[in-house]
Amino acid sequence: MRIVFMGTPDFSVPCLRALIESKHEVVGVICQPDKPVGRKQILTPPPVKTEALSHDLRVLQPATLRNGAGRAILEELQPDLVIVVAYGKILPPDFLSYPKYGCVNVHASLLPRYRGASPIHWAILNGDSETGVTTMQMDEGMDTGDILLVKKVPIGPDDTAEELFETLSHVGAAAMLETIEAVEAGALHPVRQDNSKAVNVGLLTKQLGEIDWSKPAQQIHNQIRGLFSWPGAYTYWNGTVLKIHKARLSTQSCSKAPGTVVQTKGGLLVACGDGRCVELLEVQLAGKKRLDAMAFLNGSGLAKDMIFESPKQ
RNA sequence: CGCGGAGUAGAGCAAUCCGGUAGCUCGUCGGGCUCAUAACCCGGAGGUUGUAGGUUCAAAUCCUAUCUCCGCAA
Repeated sequence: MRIVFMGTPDFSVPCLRALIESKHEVVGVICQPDKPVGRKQILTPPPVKTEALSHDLRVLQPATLRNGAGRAILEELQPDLVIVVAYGKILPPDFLSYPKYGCVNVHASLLPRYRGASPIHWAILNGDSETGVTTMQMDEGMDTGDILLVKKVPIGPDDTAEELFETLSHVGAAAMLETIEAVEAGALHPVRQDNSKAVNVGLLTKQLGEIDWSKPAQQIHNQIRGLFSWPGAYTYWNGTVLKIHKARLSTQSCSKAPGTVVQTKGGLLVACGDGRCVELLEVQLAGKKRLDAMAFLNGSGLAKDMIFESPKQ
């Protein structure tokens, strides 16, 4: 089959790779334009572009697909099918309807739960024990298309968004290949999404990382691992920001005020709102390097009974 | 030229303003103690202070250049 691949970030790369290695012909790759990135604001190509170019594929980076611009590209490339994996923009109707088999999207959640921008993170933030990948026949809505195939993945109690991201990107590639096979064989059984169970999630913001220690320990732990490694959870100490990269739930309980450092030897424990504790494993002070908790304690001056500030107090 | 912080023993920090033999916590090695510990006691090793120049009797410290790392913003 002649396939056009659309995607932009790291998540899309395993799918593109799988497509390249398959028997199908990748006739074009569409991704977002290069963007300035990092401290120096260097114009950087998205990961998908880099991967595509290393295989001598044709790469297109249109600023918009609207007003017939997207359709014109398809008319030139003549794909039978378009695969979309975290492309980053809404596809207009005249684009969706052009390919013989339409457009198929690979989405990193169990739809209709977590339609939108950051499904992986939200699954952890909400403390779900299961997520997965859904492929769907795209329609005009945001992740509202009919479901083609679902692959479930369990979420471990300490899994981080980063780890889950990696896992799902590969599960996504497998789901994609299976879906294409089914498209070819005409063996699809599209299932309509139950809109009453839909959950929409938006882009992540830094603000989400601010820890409110009066919340239950489990919830704080979910926040820390769900936002790792970006944008990351943080608290305030000594007038500056302390990022918390990794933590785990402690079995210890205590009655100290939320945010209090209750133990510094043999583990850095902080009291939470429900009387349970979170053990900080990896932290980073503003302007400093990322450190494991023990190294941080050696030189920081952080001591027992000091308090991490919660917002709005 | 977006704003800012930092490079000192294996790790994290102090000493830098006001130049004068580099100190602390941890780890490590040796010994001791304990039913026991990420526990305690005693002792030791480990540094051309990121790099290159300059000023000075003397530079981690002052001046100039350069490399690297990081927080914010985007």
